[in-house]
Amino acid sequence: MAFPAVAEQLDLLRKGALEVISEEDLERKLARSLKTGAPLVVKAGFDPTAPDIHLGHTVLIRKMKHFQELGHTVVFLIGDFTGLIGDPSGRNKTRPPLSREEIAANAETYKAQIFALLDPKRTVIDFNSRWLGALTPVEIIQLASAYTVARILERDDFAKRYRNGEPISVHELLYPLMQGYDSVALRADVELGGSDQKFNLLVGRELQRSYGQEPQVILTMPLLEGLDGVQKMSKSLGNYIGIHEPPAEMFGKLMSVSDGLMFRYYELLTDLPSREVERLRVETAAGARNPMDAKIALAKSIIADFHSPQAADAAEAEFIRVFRRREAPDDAPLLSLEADEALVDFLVRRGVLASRGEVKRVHAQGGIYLDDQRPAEITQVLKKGRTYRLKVGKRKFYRIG
RNA sequence: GGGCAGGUUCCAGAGCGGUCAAAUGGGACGGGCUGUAAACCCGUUGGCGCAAGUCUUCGGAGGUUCGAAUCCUUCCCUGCCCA
Repeated sequence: MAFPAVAEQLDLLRKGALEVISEEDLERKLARSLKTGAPLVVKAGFDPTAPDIHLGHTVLIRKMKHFQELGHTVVFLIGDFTGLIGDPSGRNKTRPPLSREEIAANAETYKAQIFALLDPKRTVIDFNSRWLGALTPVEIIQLASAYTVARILERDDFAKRYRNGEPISVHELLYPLMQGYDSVALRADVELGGSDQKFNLLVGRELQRSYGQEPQVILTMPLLEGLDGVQKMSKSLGNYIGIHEPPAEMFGKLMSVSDGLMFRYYELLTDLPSREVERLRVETAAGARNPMDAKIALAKSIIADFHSPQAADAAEAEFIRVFRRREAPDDAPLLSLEADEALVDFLVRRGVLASRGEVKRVHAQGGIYLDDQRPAEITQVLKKGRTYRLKVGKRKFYRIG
């Protein structure tokens, strides 16, 4: 496999990255691999719990993809052993061990999701229980002797908790060491992680040195902001886009993102070279380009990654029809009507709105449209056998009939 | 084991015997503006009821009182300090 020139590789690899420690080391490693023809071993660790990947997770996976496209070997490491500890940053308690079957099942789920971006044939999937589970007590003590308490306590969240007198269990101290040992076991050249992983990644570097290996380069990626543009994307905050969401849904969510966030997404969620992203930003700011067009292109690019280019086109067409021309989408869910029923009762019974009180409220504020009209009374009776178009708020469309 | 501070509506956080379905902020929802932008502005934010009203809610269970989120008893939970 022929590798592109070092400068070219660096350019792509740096895109969106928060920090590369150190750039010189990376350059040296790339140059050597170019010379010897040996790909770099690039590692990224993932939680073993059942994955439901959203765009936030894909930032890291995309960076793996970049390495992979340049011909390097990426290792998708499932932390089934470290998962027993739980990353201290989450203040997790020790988790019950997952069974073999659960781990295997989760791995399969991961595959189904990450191969949207990564090449299945060239992705190594590994489990750290393979070597961590095999460590003898003596070896664990040796590992533990390679690092000091003071250094472990440098880690930001440990420092904070220690200062505040919050509990830190001894096993939590082992987490960074275990993760670091993964790099030793894999002889990793590069480890990727979110910015919150910086400390752990650095420990890997140190440990490799203690074990007589060349230290890995660490590359951290920022945490992706969610749709609100402020907090990190997460399922629990509800500001996320899952990679298996229907194309139309993704399109709608992406279009509602602020312009500033759009460029951020361009940087972290597309393969467009940084220089091109910058150009887009400049042209948009100068008024030479309509921000909405750039946003449409972004949405299509992301949908094409996780669905298909055809799905992206369809989502765009649908979007334009529904929102620009204000027509109802043709895939609006159908709510069947079994008998004549008052509008209020129908909405509550079908769960469109939570309670009669809510129906009254939304109606009073003009948020209910029946056949494009705001009905005068919510007690209006829907006739069985007829069909209606229903819209609640700006986005919820239904067909009744 | 001892001392202290707390547990309030989606979240944070006021209230500390009636005027409390409970301030304020955030979030969410609806409307306006628009590029379905963002920002901004307006409104709504326990259930039932057209409404007057009524029912359920302030960690759990009892109790005092005409009346409790507010007082008492007890139980459960959380955090801090000391050992």
